[in-house]
Amino acid sequence: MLSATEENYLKALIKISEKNELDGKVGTNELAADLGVKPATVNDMLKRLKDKKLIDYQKYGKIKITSKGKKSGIEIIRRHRLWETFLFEKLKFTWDEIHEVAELLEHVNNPKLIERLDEFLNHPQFDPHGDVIPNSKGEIKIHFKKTLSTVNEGQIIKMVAMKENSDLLLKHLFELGLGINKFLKVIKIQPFDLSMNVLVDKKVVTISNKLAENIFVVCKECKVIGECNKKTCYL
Amino acid sequence: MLSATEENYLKALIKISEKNELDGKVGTNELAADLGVKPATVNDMLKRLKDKKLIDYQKYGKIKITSKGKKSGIEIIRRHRLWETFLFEKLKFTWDEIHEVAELLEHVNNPKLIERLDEFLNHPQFDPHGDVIPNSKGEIKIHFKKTLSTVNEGQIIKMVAMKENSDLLLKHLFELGLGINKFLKVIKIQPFDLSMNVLVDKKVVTISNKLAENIFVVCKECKVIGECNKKTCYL
DNA sequence: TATAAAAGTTAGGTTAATCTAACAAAAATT
DNA sequence: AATTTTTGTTAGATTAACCTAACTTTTATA
Repeated sequence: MLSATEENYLKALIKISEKNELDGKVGTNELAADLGVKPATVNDMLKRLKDKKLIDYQKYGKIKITSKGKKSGIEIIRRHRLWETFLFEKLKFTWDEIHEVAELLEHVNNPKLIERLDEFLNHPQFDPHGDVIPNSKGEIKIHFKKTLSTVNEGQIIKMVAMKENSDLLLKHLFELGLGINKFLKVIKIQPFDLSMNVLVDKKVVTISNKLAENIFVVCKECKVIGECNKKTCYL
Repeated sequence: MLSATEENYLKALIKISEKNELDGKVGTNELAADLGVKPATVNDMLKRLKDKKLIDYQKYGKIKITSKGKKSGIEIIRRHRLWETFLFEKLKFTWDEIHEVAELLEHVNNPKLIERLDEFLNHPQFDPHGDVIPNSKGEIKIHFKKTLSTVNEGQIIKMVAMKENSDLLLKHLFELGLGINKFLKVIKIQPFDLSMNVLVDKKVVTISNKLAENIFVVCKECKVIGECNKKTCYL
């Protein structure tokens, strides 16, 4: 059993080690800065995490999360993203509000709760920020996503993710009526600047090429993304 | 801001002081037994709760919750019962599973979350066990409830609560297809034993007088229970 | 390469929440 | 009223999660 604090350390380790492209190893100060605590505090915790075999680590060395640690950490990320989806889709929270509340809910540890929530939300594959939700086995697939800018006129696709998560992008998408899991039809592409006229919820909006490059899409029939074998699929 | 532990102490105090009909005062050992900790632990906490003006208390005296403490405690009870309703109605948990999970969720402290959840559930007035859900102002109304056994033939009413919460009763109700917020029509009352034929969800079931005495009902038009002024209302 | 800067560690302290063991006060019973 | 039982308190420990201040190791740079 992990404490909420330990869970946060694992989450932070996964996040930082994904950024550190080189070897995925993390330093004490780096972790401390991310978690908003002092390096001395992190040092204490590292000993505990090592005892629990959640990290590989020795004095003055770098921190590397173990596969056991990663499994736990991904479970927390799964909870976080499912709660974000719930808050956004069911409770009508906005993009900028969901993270903070999900940070609290993610530490409620009850496996049945999470499986039922997943079912209730209809097994979403992406959270409202466009990040992949790991499945119940902890698998994160889907690295081969296509952007809207590569879609041809006349085609219908489903928006599944965004390249970045900036407030500016989110706000822009919201104003256009775009969002995760929405279906879009490309009506026309302007040859001059590659901007698109796109049908979404019975309304036609114009999307610049720059914006279209930030929107990930899949074919409209895709149910389990990454396992679609339709000839028409864009993946 | 209260810790989860402090919240549990307040909840326990409200629960026990409702039982202690005399004066609503509670003893150290009584509290300790209820919370599953040692009296010495409770004694420590009493000092903290007193400092925070959540209880009235002095050495060797009895513990009395203050109105400030009661307000906080009722808020926790509200959260607990709303989450139970969510788990039961939306996530299809069973009666005997919801309490344990709600014990965890109730400590997630975010006012907007609770208000949105309340809205999403359509402002329920009773949880799946038939206990009243305090409103957002912390008010608990409704003490004047009528049992099904007092309803006449031909009338349509809404089930709102149960007299007790035993597993046996809950299971029996479930098997008959009865439950909180269901509409019932009394088709016929047998003069011999006062058993009833009742229409629920297009099915007619037979309800013994003993069972009918355990089911609380209100008039079918009742929206805000306790404020209904219809002539036809049973309240 | 010597040294300054950055990164990491240790020692010792705090607070919340728990415990055990010993003690004190209040209540019940003989 | 005296004594036993129940109830409540205190003192002293423990653990997790944090801190500060002082120290050490590693890394970078002059």
